[in-house]
Amino acid sequence: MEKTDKRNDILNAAEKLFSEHGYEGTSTRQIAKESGANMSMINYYFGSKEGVFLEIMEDRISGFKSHLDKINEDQIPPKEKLLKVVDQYASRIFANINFHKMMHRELSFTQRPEMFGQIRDAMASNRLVIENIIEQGIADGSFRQVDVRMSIVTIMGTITLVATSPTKAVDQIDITDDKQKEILRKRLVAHLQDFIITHLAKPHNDNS
Amino acid sequence: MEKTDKRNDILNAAEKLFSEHGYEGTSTRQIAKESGANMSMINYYFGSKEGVFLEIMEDRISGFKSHLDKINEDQIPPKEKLLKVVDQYASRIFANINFHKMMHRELSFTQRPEMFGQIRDAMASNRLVIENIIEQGIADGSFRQVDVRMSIVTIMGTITLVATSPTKAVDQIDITDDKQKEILRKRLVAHLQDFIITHLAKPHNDNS
DNA sequence: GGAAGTTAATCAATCGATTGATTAACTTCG
DNA sequence: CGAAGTTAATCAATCGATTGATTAACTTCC
Repeated sequence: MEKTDKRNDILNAAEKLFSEHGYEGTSTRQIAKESGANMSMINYYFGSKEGVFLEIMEDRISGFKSHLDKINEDQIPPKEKLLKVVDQYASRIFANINFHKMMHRELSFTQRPEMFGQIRDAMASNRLVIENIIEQGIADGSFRQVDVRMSIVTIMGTITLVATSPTKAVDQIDITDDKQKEILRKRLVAHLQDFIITHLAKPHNDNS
Repeated sequence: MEKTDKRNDILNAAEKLFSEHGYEGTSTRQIAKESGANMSMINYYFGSKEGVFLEIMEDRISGFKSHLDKINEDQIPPKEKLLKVVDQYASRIFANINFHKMMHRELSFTQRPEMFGQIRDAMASNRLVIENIIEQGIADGSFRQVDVRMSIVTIMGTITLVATSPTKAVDQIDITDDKQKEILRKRLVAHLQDFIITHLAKPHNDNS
């Protein structure tokens, strides 16, 4: 143990710095200093600063996708499945808030040709998973005929705004404190489940 | 007319570039070239690059706040008032998508001491306007006892995600096309109003 | 087994380019 | 004249990237 894996040190330091100061706002010298590696190591392992960024993105996104796909395999009714997906989705993001902040920020740039193509595709496929669940619920009559895409935006937008908001944005909660973060996560999930039940789910119709 | 107001040219060019490439990703030379002004003009009028950024922020935010306050003066029931606020809020943001993108991106940085203090205060006061409306609705029994803060996050998060998403994020809509943008705006407002009615408003109870 | 050869990992030093900012000289105009 | 506006030239600092050299660990082959 105590094996200093410089490659991983660089990735971890870069993710932290990127999320705090942005991609452009972080210099390779900062990454080198924070990770304890020499500047050359960055180009040695990743080719360039952009290479570091893309490596972080690919690692996280592939892990995220396989996670979401596994949840989707369950054979349960759409409403229960959606409740479960939202819970897992929020938990996953809360466990990687720094990455999520960084991703959304850099993704909001209009220009940046090939840097984000694959990442957008990955997000689109994540969205598709949720979309299929909702459409299945509409088809079998358990969901109202809502605007599917907009409802997804609402779920994702709520999670994202809570996760990316600067410290203490929602009430006086300090998101850097693990205990308070967990309380906030539960509150967020409870709210989203309330949203799913009130906005998406049809009221029960008991006369058969 | 044709009076070349270099000061304003700089502000407009900077807002465009900041929203496209970020604050750190935009150089003063780019701003100078885009605005047709000499580099020194930036420091002459605004003191520094940061001065340009803060000037843009202050201009937009003060205008936004007075706008929201005026809507809030109306003496109408909470539900109608909230529907109106959401409509105006979304319209305002859609009319200034570039600024809104830029603001949210730069605001997501943890560090950056005094640069955003006043901006956070302004946003908090905007949030308070909506908060009061919802709490009034809960008090008079027209709204369910929802998680107020979270419901606000949902409204703002939905608008923000639609507005800041890269082109063609929602369906195949190209947000740079004014006609499609207006269609998207109406769809967003309709969805949010559906959210308010299903999630916030209590079903009518006709037995008196 | 052990010298010779090979590879990945690491380093300090430095590259040319670009950054935000400043200077000093020039022009415009009331 | 003199204040306000404008310009090209220049500043020190920092940027991302590359260089050649060095170290440590592993292979090869007699």
